[in-house]
Amino acid sequence: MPSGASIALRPDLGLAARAWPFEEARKILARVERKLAKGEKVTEVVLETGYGPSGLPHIGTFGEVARTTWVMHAFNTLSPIPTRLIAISDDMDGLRRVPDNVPNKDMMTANLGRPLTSIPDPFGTHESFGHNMNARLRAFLDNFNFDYDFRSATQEYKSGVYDNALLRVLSKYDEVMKVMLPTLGEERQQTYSPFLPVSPRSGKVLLAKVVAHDPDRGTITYLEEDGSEETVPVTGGHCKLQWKPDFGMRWAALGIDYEMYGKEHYPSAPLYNAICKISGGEPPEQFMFELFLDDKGEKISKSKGNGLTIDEWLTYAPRESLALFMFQKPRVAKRLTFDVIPKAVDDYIDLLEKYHANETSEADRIDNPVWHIHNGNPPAERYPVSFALLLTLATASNAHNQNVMWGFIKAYAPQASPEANPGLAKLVDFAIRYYEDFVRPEKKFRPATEKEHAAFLDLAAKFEAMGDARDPKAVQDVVYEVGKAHQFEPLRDWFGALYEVLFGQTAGPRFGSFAALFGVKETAVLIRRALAGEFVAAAAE
RNA sequence: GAGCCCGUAGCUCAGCGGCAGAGCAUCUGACUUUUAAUCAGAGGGUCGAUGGUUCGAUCCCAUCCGGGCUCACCA
Repeated sequence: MPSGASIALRPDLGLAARAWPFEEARKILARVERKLAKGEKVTEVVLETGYGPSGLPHIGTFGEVARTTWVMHAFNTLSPIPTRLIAISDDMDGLRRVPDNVPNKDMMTANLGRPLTSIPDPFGTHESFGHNMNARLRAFLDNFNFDYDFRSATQEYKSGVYDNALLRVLSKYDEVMKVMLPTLGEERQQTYSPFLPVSPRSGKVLLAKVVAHDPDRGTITYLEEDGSEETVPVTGGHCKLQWKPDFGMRWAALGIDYEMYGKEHYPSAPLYNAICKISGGEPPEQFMFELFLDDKGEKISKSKGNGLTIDEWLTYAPRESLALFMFQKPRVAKRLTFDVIPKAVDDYIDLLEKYHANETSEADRIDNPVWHIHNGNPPAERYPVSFALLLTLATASNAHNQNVMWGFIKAYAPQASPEANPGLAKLVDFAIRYYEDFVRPEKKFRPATEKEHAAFLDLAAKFEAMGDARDPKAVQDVVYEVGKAHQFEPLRDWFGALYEVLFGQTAGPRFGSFAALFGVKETAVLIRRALAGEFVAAAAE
């Protein structure tokens, strides 16, 4: 998904488009027009997306950035106002739990509670744990060519970008508390403060009881872990805000116009909005998307480790298919499991075909998901066969290599070749991998009976004597003769035995065609390996 | 408890104001030196229920029933 491609300004199309990114973009446009009507200057539109960097980027991270990017590009068709996507990392959060997948756990444990950017990097490669996680996040986003403006929360707090908004929160402390307290349990109400001081003594982000706040001096006074009082400024990175106030304050401080979030944030949105207003901002346009479910219908989360990882998806299908899956119905909770992959790939192929069809109008093109997925510039390549067909071919012929697959493909699309259809070539690899990992393990190979064994040996010998025969009919004749010679009656039992013993399935491709494509010599090898019991043994593992 | 999503053919889902659709599955036929692929065709749905808006509702609105998720401690 190359980004940065310039999006053509086409308000005529964008205003009428029905695809959801356009609906969102029109919300932003209305916001801009509202501001202009009030006499405000609008020099750019800022979209935001945020991450908790205590874990590795995951499939949801991809979805969030991709979706926000699509809205941004849709807006680019509507308005010449420049846009920017801020990707902010909450790297000032205190470390609450030592992640499972890091080394130096003792060191990490000793640093619990400190900001992620104040903890040494357990991998030893970066300035801090937070820096390392940020680097991984950026590498991940760069790998997809997203166009974004990276921000570190630590940097934002320390550099003073938030100072005005923070002082504002301090000066309206009671108002903030009035918003927050009703949402808290009784116990938490006793100790709650929107400000979390970073202890000058321990370096930890403290959930401390605040005993006094001084708007004039810009400080709060709180109880340290040992019960003594300590006073710190709220500015300059000496305090961070609790997450809900943080969300709202950040909107105000950075002038965010648009943000998406998962369903779990939805109930808190009114709070974010209230804090944003208190902090002197106007809450951004927002969009809630549904969460992904695993095969049991449960929410996918990093900690549970259920559902698909992004690497898993990209092992079996191209990224376009993943992008399409993210594009479709963001407000519906969808199952994210392996079996949705083939359909996503074929939907993509169909949509790409429709996009390029002569009868497709410009209006339809801009509504087509592939327009969004490819940032307004879908590739010209077409796919003469579907992924489902490739999977069928791989299954039917027990294919483990590209040559056999291409032999079949050319039977359907004579013009196709790995050189002319690089996308299809990748799809062939994906299909083989999918077959190897999901279909093949389900196959049930059986050993040959004595009668079959003799016939198979005969067939293998005949094949070996055929040299480089390529004529499907001639090869099929040999297969037929051998079956007759060994008195299989009806003859279909003979073919059935071939499929069951060689392919581990009860049906398959026309055997002569397969052997001709696969090579008679190679087929002979296949037969001998089957007779040696290799396939039965492999299946038993 | 509050909020959100879903309920359409056996299964998975698309459609979201104008004669009910796709893929898979099933069945029939063609082709075949096979049971695959391919091709042709068929069956199968009071579009969860009830009211309302409309010339017209699967689609919009309301209520209800059923299923699921999220939040309620922390981010």
